Amino acid sequence: MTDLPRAYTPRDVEGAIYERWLAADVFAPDGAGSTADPDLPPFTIIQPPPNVTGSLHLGHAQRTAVEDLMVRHARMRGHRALFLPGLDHASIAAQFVLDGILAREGESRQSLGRERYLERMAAFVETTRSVMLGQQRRVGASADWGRLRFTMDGGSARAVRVAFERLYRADLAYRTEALVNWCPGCRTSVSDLEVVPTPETGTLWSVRYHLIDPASGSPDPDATITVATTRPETILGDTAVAVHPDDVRYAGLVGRLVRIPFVERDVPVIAEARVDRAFGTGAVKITPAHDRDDHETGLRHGLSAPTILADDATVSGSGTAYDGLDRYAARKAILADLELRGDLAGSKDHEMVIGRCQRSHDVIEPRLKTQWFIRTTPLAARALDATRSGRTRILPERFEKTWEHWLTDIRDWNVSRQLWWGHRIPAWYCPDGHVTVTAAESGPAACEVCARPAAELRQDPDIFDTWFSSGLWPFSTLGWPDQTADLATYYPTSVMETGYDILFFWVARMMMLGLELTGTEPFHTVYLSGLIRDPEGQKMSKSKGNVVDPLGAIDASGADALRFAVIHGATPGNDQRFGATRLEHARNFANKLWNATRFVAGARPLNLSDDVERRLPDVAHLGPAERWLLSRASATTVAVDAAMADHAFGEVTRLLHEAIWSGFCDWGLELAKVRLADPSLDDATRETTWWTLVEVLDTYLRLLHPVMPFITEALWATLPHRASDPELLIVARWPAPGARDPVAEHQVDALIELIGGIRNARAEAKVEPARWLRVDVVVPISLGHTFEALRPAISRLARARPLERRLTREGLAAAAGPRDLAVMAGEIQAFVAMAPAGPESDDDSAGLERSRLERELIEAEGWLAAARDRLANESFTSRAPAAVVQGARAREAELADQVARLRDRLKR
RNA sequence: GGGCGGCUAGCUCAGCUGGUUAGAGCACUUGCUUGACAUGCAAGAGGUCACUGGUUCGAGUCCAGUGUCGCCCACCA
Repeated sequence: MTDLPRAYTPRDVEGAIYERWLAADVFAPDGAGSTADPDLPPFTIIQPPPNVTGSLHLGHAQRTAVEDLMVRHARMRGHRALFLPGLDHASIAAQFVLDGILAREGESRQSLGRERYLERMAAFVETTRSVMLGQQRRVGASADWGRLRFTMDGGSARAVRVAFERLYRADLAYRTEALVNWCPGCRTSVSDLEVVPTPETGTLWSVRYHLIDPASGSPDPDATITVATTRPETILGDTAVAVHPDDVRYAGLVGRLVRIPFVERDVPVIAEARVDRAFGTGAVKITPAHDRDDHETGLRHGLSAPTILADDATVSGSGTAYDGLDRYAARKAILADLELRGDLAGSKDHEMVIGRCQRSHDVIEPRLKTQWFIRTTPLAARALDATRSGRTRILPERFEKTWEHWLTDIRDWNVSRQLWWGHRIPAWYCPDGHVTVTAAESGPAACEVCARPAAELRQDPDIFDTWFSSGLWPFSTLGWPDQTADLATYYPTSVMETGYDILFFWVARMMMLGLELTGTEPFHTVYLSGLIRDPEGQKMSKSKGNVVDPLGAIDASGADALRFAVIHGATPGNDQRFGATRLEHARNFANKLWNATRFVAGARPLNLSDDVERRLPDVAHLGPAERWLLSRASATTVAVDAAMADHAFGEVTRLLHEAIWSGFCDWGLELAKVRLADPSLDDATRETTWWTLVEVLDTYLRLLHPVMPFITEALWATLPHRASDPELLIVARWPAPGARDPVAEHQVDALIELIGGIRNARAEAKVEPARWLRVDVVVPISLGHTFEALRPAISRLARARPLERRLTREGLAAAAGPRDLAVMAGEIQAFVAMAPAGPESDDDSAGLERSRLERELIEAEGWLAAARDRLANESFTSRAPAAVVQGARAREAELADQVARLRDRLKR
């Protein structure tokens, strides 16, 4: 046992403890300090790798806390618990951040070139990496740092190549020209998920296209068809005008040609059922290369699809004077020119939804590009099967509906990115256009179609979407594609904990790729955390400036407090607001626990040496308060186990907060103080009381350890240990619930109620708190023994002296003075003797008691009436379960008794 | 246009498969330097559980609908 400093200073506690864990090698399931039972199944959490783009925010801290909680719990239960940490290279996000840094230096991606840019990135990532790993340690992550992985390390690179080649060979990866979401700011395509639909007020312009006179072959100056568009610059790419086949207004025009201005191209008017006759003019310009619907229409009608925008979203290749202009400058110029020609028929404000880049917020341009895609439909079917069959469970369950919906109508996944920071696509093209895909690190030896030598092949310049390597994470981290021992032991993993906001981005992809590549679902349970919001309910974001740095919170209140705070408020899938008061509450709780332990350690009976080995409380000397404490601890253990099994971690903290603060500290310690100081008791009895406190506190420290690992570890070190205990709490055993003692629980609860009643009466009568008052009580025979055992404690806690017990109510009433205050506490009745005072305060105290008792009587009568009504209802007594009816009868009897006593008292 | 979620004390939230008097923290009121803790102790006040209907002996809890706030998905120029 070691002595505790008087004041709780988290910083001193936490740093030293983490070092001890590291030194003891307890984080790795196969570490030297592990106490795992090899016969139990392993428990695996692969950490969702945070982006290496900077530093951790509060959301990361929360998620790390939840993951670490599960891992520590499993570890204490004896499982080989693996918490595998990692970092994500975050391709586009990292490039976005680095590009910002470069811009401030007057450089850019283009000015550096690919090679120097990647060197620069490697240096940047090196700095953020150490910051982030340090933050994880501060939070207390009991991660196996020896197994740390990075999505850009060699193992991941190989996994990516092998995975892609396998998908390619299985015809699940293919290359084609298709319409993709192009971000001009990031200069890359992005997946559908990265396009944020943004409501905006735009303009809907009406433009007249001139029909071609079939006779002359020239545009007819008077015959026009008016189309509506929100993007006039796309006129340059138009290859048709579509109308609804049943639209009588245009029935005669289908099949005729119209002249597209500026490009002076003659294109057909086509009939297309998807056209909404009620929208705009009912005639739609068709731009197959720059609109998803139009592209499909183009394919159906065999239209050409000229691309008129370059990578930077300037107009290009239209063969007009607009080439080289930015898309919006071109729009302006085109509108002005249409106006000049007299073909701008009108314009009006238009509420619309524009796709913007999640990263750069640029307006996304749909463009035709040749890209790699993952065929998702067959993969999604397997993922759906995994959840439908229950092999993988999503928590909270309601997200399964969202999951179903998304995977059911899934579109193929565009996985190539025109970026540099990431895994290069292992595809090579020969001059004849043949494709060779290989997982070999050195690339192919020759074209797999025409056998041209490698020297003539050119590798695809593109890289993979960052989520492709993330999608392999649960198994690439364990050694896949090799059949490693880790893979065999720890895969499939136990729980995937992550935010619901990346259910599709990440969880779905891991599931699809995992099932395809490993043949098994990558995790049994998906636990979706809610998001942390600021006190106003706003999403935390750097741009809003409302992010809370977890290190600041840890410096101020400790990692234990931060962990308690974020777990306390957590319900799976529900967001939580995080503010300073939440953190303060948690810090206060830690402080309370610290002081309670300090008291217990300091209350050790003198005849026990300070290195005494742990003993169980001696059953022969247990008093009711000790039995009550032990029983409560058992009840708490059972409840905590149930909550843990439900993944209801917020409930775990609530249970422990209640048990420790209200149960153990407020009553357990207060009752024990009296016994520990009672000279009339023998040593064995006092020791038993102390050992009870140690036993119960030990249980609570174990139960709380997964939530607040540092302080519990530090406090546990000050308690006597069993010979079978390890050095450190982190690898000690999770408590098994002991026997309950319902009699002791009920009886001590009754006496606690009595103390509360007396205190209440004193407070209402405005008695000085320090004053001792004579109290007479009558307790039922069944409670007599317990009352006697706790009499000294009741006396002290209620400041009742002398505390006399009367045998009957009549005796009690006879002993009571005329001004004494009656207290009704369940089956116990008491009189608090008011000392004689001046005549004017006489009436006061009598009046106070009267009004208090009258209030109680009115309440009791109300409840009694309700109880009787219920029992009078024949359908209740016949239909409700017997236990409920019996409970109601007991309640009625109790209330009737209480009402009678109150009336009796009020008669005087 | 579909789907999901929140609506419980002044504020932030618990409330499991329906069962006696709906809880906690913060804030508030009144007292306390009580030999673990003022980061504390004691006592208190504060709620027609958004609304309407239904099921039931019994509804904060289940069902239907309404309102409101928020989120997700969705190819309408």
